[in-house]
Amino acid sequence: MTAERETAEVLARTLRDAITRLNRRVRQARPVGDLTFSQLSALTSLQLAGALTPRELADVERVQPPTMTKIVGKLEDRGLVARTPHPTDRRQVILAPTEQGRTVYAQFERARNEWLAQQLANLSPDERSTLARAAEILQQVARA
Amino acid sequence: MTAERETAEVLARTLRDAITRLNRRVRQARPVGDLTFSQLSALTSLQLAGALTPRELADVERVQPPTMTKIVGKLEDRGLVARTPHPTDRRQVILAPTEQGRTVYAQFERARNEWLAQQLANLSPDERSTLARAAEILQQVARA
DNA sequence: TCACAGTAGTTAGCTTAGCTAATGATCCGC
DNA sequence: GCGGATCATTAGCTAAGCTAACTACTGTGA
Repeated sequence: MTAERETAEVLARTLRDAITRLNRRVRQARPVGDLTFSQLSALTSLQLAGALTPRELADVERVQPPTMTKIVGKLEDRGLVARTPHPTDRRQVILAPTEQGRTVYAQFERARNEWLAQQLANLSPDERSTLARAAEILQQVARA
Repeated sequence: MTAERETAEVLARTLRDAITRLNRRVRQARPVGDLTFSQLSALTSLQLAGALTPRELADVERVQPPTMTKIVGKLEDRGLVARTPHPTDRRQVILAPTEQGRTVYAQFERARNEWLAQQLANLSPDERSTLARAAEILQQVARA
């Protein structure tokens, strides 16, 4: 095993552990409202993309299609997402946030970030810039 | 709002997004074996700490006690964790990995990290050291 | 043109994870 | 030694995730 590979393995362990715990922490800070983490995440992806088919959304969220069916169903029940027929392919469906969806998203997003933002504000500028660079690298890795 | 606070909010959003996606990605790479992410995480905490009470383990894992009862129950069913009475307080229980638990942990841990380690090995040394520093900061934040 | 293979979405049925509320057992302070 | 805290568990719920199987539709090729 190369030294590089070994370093990568140690780092993988550390990083995974940190991410697991932080993820739980952020999840826990869920506001009293009723949108769950997965629902908010899906709504966010829709918001950012404008509109997606269920399959595309499932791919973006790295989830199997049936899972996304459920999540979207919940969002639809709440009137946050609307489905319209695909213009040419009648098998497909177009999902997009409703006006209400956009509003609710903004509110939750703010509440959602509050705890984490507070923690980050307490860090040094140097630490924050390290995290900013790390976030980009992680995005890239997750996309691979 | 201070500039610092604003920076923190943007960073929070980015970071949270990256972490969510990476977490799903790693979860997805779960080996065919039968230990789930939460189970492995709990086993890991026990391994690192040596022994903990259910309450302590729940705190470490940032989970409510009943949730930990279930997870520990599964690990116990598989003979990976054993419970012994607390020496002085009969309400409490001491949880520790069994010999088999330690073995299984090591195997899974290796398989678990494989995908992530591979990704990290492909990064530049500079990127890796950024992630290493970030991991420490995140650990600290998650602990807050 | 039409049979058939492939694709999109959903449904069904399962396990795991997480929560709160309530219980039972124990501890400890007064 | 009584009464309030604390530890663990049970019960009962919802959400998230999976695979397998189904329906509806598309598109291709004989």
